Amino acid sequence: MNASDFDNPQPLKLENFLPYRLSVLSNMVSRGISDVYFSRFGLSIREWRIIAVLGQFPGLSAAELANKTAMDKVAVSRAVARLISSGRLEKSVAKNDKRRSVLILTSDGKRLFAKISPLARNYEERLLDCLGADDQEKLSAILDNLQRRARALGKTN
Amino acid sequence: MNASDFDNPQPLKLENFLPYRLSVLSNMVSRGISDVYFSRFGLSIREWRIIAVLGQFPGLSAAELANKTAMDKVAVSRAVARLISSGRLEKSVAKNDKRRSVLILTSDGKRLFAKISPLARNYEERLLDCLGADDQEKLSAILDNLQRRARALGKTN
DNA sequence: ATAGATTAGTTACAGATGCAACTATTATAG
DNA sequence: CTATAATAGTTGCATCTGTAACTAATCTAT
Repeated sequence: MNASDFDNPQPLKLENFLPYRLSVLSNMVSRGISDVYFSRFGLSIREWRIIAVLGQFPGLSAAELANKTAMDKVAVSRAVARLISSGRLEKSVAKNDKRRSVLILTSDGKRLFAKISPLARNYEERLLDCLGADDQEKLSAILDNLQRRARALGKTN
Repeated sequence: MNASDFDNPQPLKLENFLPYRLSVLSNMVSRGISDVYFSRFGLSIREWRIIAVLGQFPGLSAAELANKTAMDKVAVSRAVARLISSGRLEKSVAKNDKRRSVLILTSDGKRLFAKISPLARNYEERLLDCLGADDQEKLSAILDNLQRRARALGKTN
């Protein structure tokens, strides 16, 4: 590693290009965690996200889920439909606003959440094992900055 | 930000979960860079990757491209087919091994590479603007570590 | 009260993706 | 040599994904 990793050498080198590196790492991690833990429960990553959020915040609507999971409403709608048909989730309609759905995990869904959470965390832990505590903190801060920045760039351009 | 970002509080919090954060950031960046620069040339991200690598290493085979771009051979095959039909790329067969393809950019493809490279780099630069030089270096090192680690985890489990 | 705009969520369709099966060529072992 | 295995690349198929169009309910303003 040296200071020129993100420098501007003449022909663009893919292996030093941040968007590429992020994509490769993210795909490796997603695939790893999906293969190791989720595939055995028949859950897609998106279904898992919804379970994770509803485990924390029962009763959210689809739109609220879309916000918290960074998924669009169509993706949420489809993942919710699957979770319902597999018996992990129940949907009712808000009394005060009949458009809004109220989503809660079934006891089966809660069980699943309780079972997967530690597995997921374990994977994350093993992944982060390659970094010292200081680097973990640094990474977290950097990711926050990058995400904020990426959002800002997306809006204006 | 504080030191417990990747800690182990009881219910898993999606917004602190590294695989999730990587995925969200990577998607935002990919979308940003694709919307801003690539969509206007009718290039997918995968086609762009192939152009970027062939710009650096003319004459690679599909399998070699797959390695360098972290794509699987099917994805390479399809992206190459599109690039050929859009006149950006030419394929011939290796004389010594008739299975192996030899891929080179057409002059049109080279022009495209020359045009997009600075745009892509500019996006990256603006993204990284939110970090100091020291943090950029740190990030690069951390990404290397994580990627190596993710690869190792993927293999054993 | 009612027309028009907004919001929540679903559906339809086109294109992308991943996996497995396939063809063609080359390498290896007996 | 020849049979088998291995490698390069493509194709088929089932599924996923993104965009836009749609339905239903609610809000806003007159």
